[in-house]
Amino acid sequence: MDYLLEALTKQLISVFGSILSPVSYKKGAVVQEGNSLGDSLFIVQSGLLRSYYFQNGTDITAHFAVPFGIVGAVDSILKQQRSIYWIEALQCSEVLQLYYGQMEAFLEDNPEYERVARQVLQMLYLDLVERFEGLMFLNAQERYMHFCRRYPDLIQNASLGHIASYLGMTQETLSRVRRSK
Amino acid sequence: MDYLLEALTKQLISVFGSILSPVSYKKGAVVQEGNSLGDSLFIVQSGLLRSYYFQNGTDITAHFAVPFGIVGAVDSILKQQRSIYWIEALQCSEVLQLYYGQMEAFLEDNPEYERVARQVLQMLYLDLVERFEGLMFLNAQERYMHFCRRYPDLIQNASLGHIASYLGMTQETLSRVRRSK
DNA sequence: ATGATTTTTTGATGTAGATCAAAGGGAATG
DNA sequence: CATTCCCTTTGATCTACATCAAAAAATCAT
Repeated sequence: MDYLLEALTKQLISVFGSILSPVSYKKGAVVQEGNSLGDSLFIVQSGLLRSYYFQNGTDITAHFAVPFGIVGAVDSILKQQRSIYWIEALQCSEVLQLYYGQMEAFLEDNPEYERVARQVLQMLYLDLVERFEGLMFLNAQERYMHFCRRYPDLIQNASLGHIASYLGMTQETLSRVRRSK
Repeated sequence: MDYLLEALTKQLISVFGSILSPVSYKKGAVVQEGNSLGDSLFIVQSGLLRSYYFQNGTDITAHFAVPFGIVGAVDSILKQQRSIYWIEALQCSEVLQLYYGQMEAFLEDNPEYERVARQVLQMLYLDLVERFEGLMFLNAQERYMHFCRRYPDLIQNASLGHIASYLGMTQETLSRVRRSK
């Protein structure tokens, strides 16, 4: 499943190469402000990014993006609204920025590449199904173990609080889960 | 949001009209067996369908489909595996069957319609985001109230157990939620 | 109808994880 | 080196919901 992601991302890069701009962010940099029209997707080449939003004042991690991953204000792009998501670099990172407007225009001219865009969306969808089922059926410990298998590199680079909110539990709970195993 | 769904479905019907087959199911009929290669999507014209799967022997409703809705074994279609989903008619229903293979072939020849397919997927995605956030942030009562607003017709036609599993709670809990308000 | 399933309700009890509160530990700042 | 700030851990308590069990109500079949 994960090498599938890699293959898809490479395809994405080769297809949209002409409209991708490489950008670097320092650790801690804000890549995209929330409450704005998030008009870009970011394809991660190195480093680590995180998207997050605020729910009753608390910071909730929506997504982590490691190399070959993609992050963006999907809500804004799909719904044409201001985005609730913020995006930040947790580590010094290199990304390829893909302006959504440019992508749409490009696809208008080259509909044969719509398929790639659709596949990216499919991947996002399947990813979300997995997380949904995790929330439905797995307890805190199981979700964390699953996460560790899925994002082994992330354990050292993301903070406890970020991971906890991503997994839908408090940081106290995650701390206890970690100790117990 | 819901008239958007309606518009999109109508577009889907007009685009893929030539490869859609109308089918009727009686109440209780199995539309698609689980553990098979789910090769179709169903566009609901009247009635009510449900997709479900088994998690440790218990029947979990994955999705309800009302008129203008779409239901199918998405996992199988996207992953090319046998599907875990069963689909049944909860009421006497009329649907338009769309064979996925035919759709792919059609899109191969008419890539300008890929966009519609992508939009359907986007809708599924946004739907799932909403359910995910419901599970994350809302309690049983809030999820049920949300559900009632979203699917007002469904309350009388789907059983307590079906709705409860869809919402990620036990039927006992849903029963108590109902009484309390 | 009458009995037999199936579905829903109600009650009693148990538990995972939230919440509240405070104490340690590290890393950065002057 | 001391101080501040942030992150993580630990403990005590509380609560929403699951689980188990059984009664009540509704639906179905003979």
